[in-house]
Amino acid sequence: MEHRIERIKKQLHAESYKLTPQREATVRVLLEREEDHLSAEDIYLLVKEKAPEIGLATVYRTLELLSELKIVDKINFGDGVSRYDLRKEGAAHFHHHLVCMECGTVEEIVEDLLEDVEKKVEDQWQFQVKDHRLTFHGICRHCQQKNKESN
Amino acid sequence: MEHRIERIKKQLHAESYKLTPQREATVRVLLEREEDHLSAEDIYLLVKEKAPEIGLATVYRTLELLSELKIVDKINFGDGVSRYDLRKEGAAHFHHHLVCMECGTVEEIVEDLLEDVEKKVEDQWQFQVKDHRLTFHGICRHCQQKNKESN
DNA sequence: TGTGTTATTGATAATCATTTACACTTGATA
DNA sequence: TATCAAGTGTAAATGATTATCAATAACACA
Repeated sequence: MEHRIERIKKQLHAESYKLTPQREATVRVLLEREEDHLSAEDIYLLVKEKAPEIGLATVYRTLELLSELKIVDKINFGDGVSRYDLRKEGAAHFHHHLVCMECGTVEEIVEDLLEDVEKKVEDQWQFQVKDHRLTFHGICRHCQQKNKESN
Repeated sequence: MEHRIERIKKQLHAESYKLTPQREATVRVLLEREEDHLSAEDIYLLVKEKAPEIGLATVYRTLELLSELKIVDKINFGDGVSRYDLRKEGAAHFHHHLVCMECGTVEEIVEDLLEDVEKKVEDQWQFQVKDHRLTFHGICRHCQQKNKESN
């Protein structure tokens, strides 16, 4: 945890930004709740527990900054809210998501499913891929089971 | 064009909705500007040219309805606006998008790149895939060329 | 032709996530 | 210490979308 924060601090400095206490508090929440797809509001409330004087706008500004620096991923599941995830270190890509259309849970796939596909896109469309977002919508294991039982 | 509208009309009837003049005007705009990723506002303005009395709320309602019936795809490129595309007939899936990070243009891929990947997801995660969204972010052919020339 | 019922509409206001404006702090540097 | 830019919190503004509601249209039936 502390190491990760130290590295983020350096990364910010490299771009001539500072890791202010407010920014650090936000990063700590993201670190504690990694992979939780928190909205800005969620993060704001969690940050407030530790540092009640912090403002929502600052959280938004921090998330925007971290997003630009590719430290967090800003993701969008189609409900009108952006969600933020700390990017796994060294991860060049978004992970993929399985969104259940019945219960709404979101599962992660960290494995890169798209190596071949990316290669194809680069070759066939001469499009230089920097990043991608892949979301599957469907029925999760759990809901499939439930449906089977209720029939 | 007329055939397509006729089929949409039937599809609406099957779900006990009517193809009102307002809805038809909206569908016609979508047909004329297929694959243009229009926002609700864009569509509203285009509909207004033909039928000035139509209201923005009605356009939203129509798009919502068409979206539920899977006649249009509601897509989201991460700017705070939903965009709407008439789904290609018989297309079971969203098409894929190449979003250029420099000039912002969006290119389509209609070919299904994910058959294998979907199969893997179904097997490995027992997740029953109904739909997916895949967006690549990177540099388009055109901007790659421009960058090369300016160096 | 009327009449009741229901869905649909347009205008408008409300909502809600996100941004912006602005006056105030802070922290580094001269 | 004085200065200056960067960063902050509060509050107001913005902009997309949704909800509300009275008016209208469509239709089924007397």
